[in-house]
Amino acid sequence: MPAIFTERVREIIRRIPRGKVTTYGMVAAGAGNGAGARQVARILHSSSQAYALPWHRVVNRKGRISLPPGRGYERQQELLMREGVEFMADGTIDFDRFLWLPGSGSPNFP
DNA sequence: CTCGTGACTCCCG
DNA sequence: TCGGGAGCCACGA
Repeated sequence: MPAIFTERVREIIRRIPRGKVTTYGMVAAGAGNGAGARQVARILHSSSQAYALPWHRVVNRKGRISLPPGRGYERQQELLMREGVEFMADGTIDFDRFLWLPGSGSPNFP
């Protein structure tokens, strides 16, 4: 049995709509720990497989993929692009269009 | 109980 | 823009 924080994190990750992304910090804040961004990352790579979480919809606060090339970066980018997320030339995601905040049941779309 | 580990974030310089 | 340093905290051994 995981802790409450872990379950909250999983719950939030599961709520991320298709074609949207959020940040580790936002997930952590939504789970009750504004400073628990690192735990989110840990929980993710620790139980994304077991719980089939959309881990690829979580990026760092700059809108960039944190995974280093060859360690999942390309796989995550592929999955996101497949959902319609657009990357800019430098590999960042436009938060004005693709950021989703935990708690907002309806994502705002153009 | 302590310790090591992170797919992070903030603060300078 | 980029990098180093410090802070952060859940979880497993």
